[in-house]
Amino acid sequence: MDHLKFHTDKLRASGLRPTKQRLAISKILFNRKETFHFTIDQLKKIAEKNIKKKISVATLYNTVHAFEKKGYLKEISLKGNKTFFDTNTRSHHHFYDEETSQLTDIKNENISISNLPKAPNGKKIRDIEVTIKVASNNQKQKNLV
Amino acid sequence: MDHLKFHTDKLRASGLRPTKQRLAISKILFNRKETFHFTIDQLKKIAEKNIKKKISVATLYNTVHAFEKKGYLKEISLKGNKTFFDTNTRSHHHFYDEETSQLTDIKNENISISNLPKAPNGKKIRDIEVTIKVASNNQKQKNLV
DNA sequence: ATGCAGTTTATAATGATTCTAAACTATAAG
DNA sequence: CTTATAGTTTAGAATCATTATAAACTGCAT
Repeated sequence: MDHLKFHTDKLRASGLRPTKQRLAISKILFNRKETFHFTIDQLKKIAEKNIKKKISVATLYNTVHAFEKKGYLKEISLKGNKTFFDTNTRSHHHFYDEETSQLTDIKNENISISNLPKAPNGKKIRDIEVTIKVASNNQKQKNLV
Repeated sequence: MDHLKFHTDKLRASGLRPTKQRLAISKILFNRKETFHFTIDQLKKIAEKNIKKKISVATLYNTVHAFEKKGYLKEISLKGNKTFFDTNTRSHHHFYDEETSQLTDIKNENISISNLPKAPNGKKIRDIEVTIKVASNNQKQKNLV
């Protein structure tokens, strides 16, 4: 039973009981080498296929938000109505294909940002998020000055 | 009647009849030197105060989407459930204060981005959007590498 | 085995946005 | 200036994502 102990321990260490649902979700999200980007309904489909049972949306929201609060997931800023989550919780950037809603990670060290203006009033910079929108080659490109 | 002709002409030139509602919205959005960032309900409050009458949300959505389609507005990528619009339709960046939902424009030329990785597969870069999250000085900062 | 706090669940509630089809209005033509 | 009509606005219903509720269920300590 693949790495069950890892997920059980991780949950327990976070003060979350290792229930069937949380274990299934934990495996889906964290048994990966690659970053995983998802919406709640995508996760729901995968989870229900894995455990071969219905899983309530409330449970998915509860669990995802619990993981987010524990720092295992973060929310991505995108336009549109659905919330996207990311298993990569480090500060990093994305390619975003609006045609397919496909996200690809870009490590912070693979983009250089310089000449930042200073933050407004008494505010401090907490994070920088770069989203590079991509599309098929036949699309118009914006003027990037 | 301030610049009425300007707004009337702009609407007609876009194939939109200059109705009372559209003129009110057009004035609110485009009679400004500074960029304006807003949500539908913020715009609704301002518009209703200006014309001293109720205005239907359907009309606001219709009009804002028509303006967006004509290239007079663009949608901003942010997390959260509400859609933000921006009267600055050029490619540019933002400071974003998550505490107050306050957005501040940053011109493209005021941020230097270099060393971009190349876009995935057969895709081409269409736009780059940098969001710099700011907060009060007492908040924790993420590791920006 | 038992009890109970923590979980899950179906369902209702909420909030943003979109749809609908009836009433209204800008405007072109007479 | 009237009239006809296509384009608009509107209230309210419908939809979609998300959150709240409170009853049933389940890990786990005893």
